[in-house]
Amino acid sequence: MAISPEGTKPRVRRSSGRITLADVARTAGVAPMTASRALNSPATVNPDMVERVRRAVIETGYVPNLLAGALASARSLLVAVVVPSIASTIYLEFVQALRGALASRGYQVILGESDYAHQSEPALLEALIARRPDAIVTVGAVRSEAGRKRLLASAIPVIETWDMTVEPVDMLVGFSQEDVGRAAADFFFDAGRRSLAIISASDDRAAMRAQGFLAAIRARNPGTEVPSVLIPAPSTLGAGRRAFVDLLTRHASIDAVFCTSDMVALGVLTEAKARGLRIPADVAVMGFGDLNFACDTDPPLTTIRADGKTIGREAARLILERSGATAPTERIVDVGFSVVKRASA
Amino acid sequence: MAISPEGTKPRVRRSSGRITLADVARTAGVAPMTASRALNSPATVNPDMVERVRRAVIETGYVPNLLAGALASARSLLVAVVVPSIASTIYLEFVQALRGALASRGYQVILGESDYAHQSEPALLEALIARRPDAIVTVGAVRSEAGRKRLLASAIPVIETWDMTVEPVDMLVGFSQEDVGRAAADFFFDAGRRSLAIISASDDRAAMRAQGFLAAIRARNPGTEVPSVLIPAPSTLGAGRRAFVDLLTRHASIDAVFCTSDMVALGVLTEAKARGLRIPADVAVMGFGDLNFACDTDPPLTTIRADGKTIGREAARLILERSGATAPTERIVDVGFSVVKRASA
DNA sequence: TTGAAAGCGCTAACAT
DNA sequence: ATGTTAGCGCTTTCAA
Repeated sequence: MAISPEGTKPRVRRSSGRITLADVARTAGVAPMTASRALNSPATVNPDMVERVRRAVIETGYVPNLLAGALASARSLLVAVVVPSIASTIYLEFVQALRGALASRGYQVILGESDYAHQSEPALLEALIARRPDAIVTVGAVRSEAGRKRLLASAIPVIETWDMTVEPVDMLVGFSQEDVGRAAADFFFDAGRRSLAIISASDDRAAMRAQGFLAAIRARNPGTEVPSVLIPAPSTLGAGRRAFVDLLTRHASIDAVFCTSDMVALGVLTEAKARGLRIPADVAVMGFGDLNFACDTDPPLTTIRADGKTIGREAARLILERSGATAPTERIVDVGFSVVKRASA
Repeated sequence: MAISPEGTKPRVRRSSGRITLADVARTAGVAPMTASRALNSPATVNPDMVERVRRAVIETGYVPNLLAGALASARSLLVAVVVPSIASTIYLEFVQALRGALASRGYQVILGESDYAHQSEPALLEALIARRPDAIVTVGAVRSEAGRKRLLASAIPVIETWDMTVEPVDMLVGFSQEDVGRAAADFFFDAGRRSLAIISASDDRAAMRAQGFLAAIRARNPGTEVPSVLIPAPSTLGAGRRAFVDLLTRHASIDAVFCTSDMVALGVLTEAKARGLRIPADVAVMGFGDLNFACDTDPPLTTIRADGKTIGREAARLILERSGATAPTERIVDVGFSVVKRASA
């Protein structure tokens, strides 16, 4: 057996060879803890110590290891965000606003994708929990019982968004999807339309909007058959065109169409124009999302705006407040929505 | 000073109270190391040991702490992805494909946003490096010298994408943006168009496409003034409409417009239709991106397709191969692009 | 094949 | 205000 020069047992060495806080501390001539404080809470350290450490950081090219910091402090400064699909444009501004608001406070975002599939939800959540994020934000309610249990067991703050469920796992920022559908139907009725139809995507929240739409119609005219077409996610312009063709073929008399997404509504507009239908004279069209093209289509698209930016910012606010953890924070924020009346309806 | 019952000095306790691998090991009646192996490399452990550990995991509700695992093993299973803007639809499929391919191998994605700003690039990269990702993927070349230096110093594999720079920091997956512009110009010339114009977004890569477009025109007709409009990122339908109006006002004779983004091209189509211009008879229109609406516009949009999915998958492949690290992996992958001829040009 | 020891790089807690 | 000590929860390394 090898014996080291001093006669002691050989030690295992497996340092990564990279610059660590200890190196910075040595260079600055202070204790590692002082270096740590100089970087993380400079106010608690003598200014010229801070300066010496700062210089040492530059000299050594030190970049902190947040993995180690997170492990030691039990704060990862990581927030997991779960979207149904990265490719769905409707949540982009939401993710952007959320990420931006968090980044300014040192948090970073890790991305999960639920693929509109509920069965893999628990596995996805577990993979995210394994990173020990300081919060988990999901688009839509957590549906699976297993998923809810895991979240609860993890004790990580959870924010469900874009929805108004009866029993959130923890916190909630959103609006009632059913009310959106109701508002669309009411709008059409108020505008004198009587033969309403709907083109709905098949995801959870679009289905809820559709449900509200149908409920509002039936509340006025019980037993009405509402012409409707269901299209698979993701919502595309082409799907909207084809769905509208389908609708017109089966129900020639419709005078208003609610689309659960602006992209689909743009498809309807496109198809209408291609076949010489006048919008809104012949058919009124309403979308959902108020995507950035909605105000510039021809005619401009009447739509229902749910402010993703606000949802993102509010979610970030709740996370930050909860991390402060002084008083109990509010648990439910209803950001509402608004009907944006333009020329198409 | 407080003395503990046994007369020893009191110890500091700050366990999080959560279930750890040690708890699982105790429950299974094995050593922590055996539990670790049973979970991470079950092939090296006796099958019934694996079974006992598996049961203990379920019984205890254990969720591994990847923060700790990453620190100990110097593998974070994290990949940082930097996009110019989360809201820009053009990179969505790329991010989705990249994330998907990585997720299947246990990697997770952390999101950075460069905001089309180069000055904050080094700071952004440093924040990402602090997470010790196993790779950093950027959309576009890393421009700042400080950023390149930091990346090099970090020794983290880097993959620049959507570009073909002369000197990549490390690896590169993309295509020549200038060639895209050249291809657009050549396509128009071949179709007999002679008065070309361009509407270009102001981001780096759009500017390169524009440059290639102009270069190809000048190669044929030296000294030509090419009508052009520059629009700020992000590219929207409305910006396209207004730019086209601008173009028509100043140059009535143009017979072809290249747009550096499909969304802008859709704006041109919209404006053309609104003012009774025939596409492509009066003006040919070409976009870039082949976004999912391009095949369903009226008329269908001729565009240049750069396959984001392929770029994402190739980037993932390079990361995985590099992590295997047997033979030196290829450093540059040119995925090319293709002109998708539809009715608009 | 299994286990014991050591330590990844950092910070909380305590001591001065 | 600064330093010392003892881990955070895991895996590498080495020994059996």
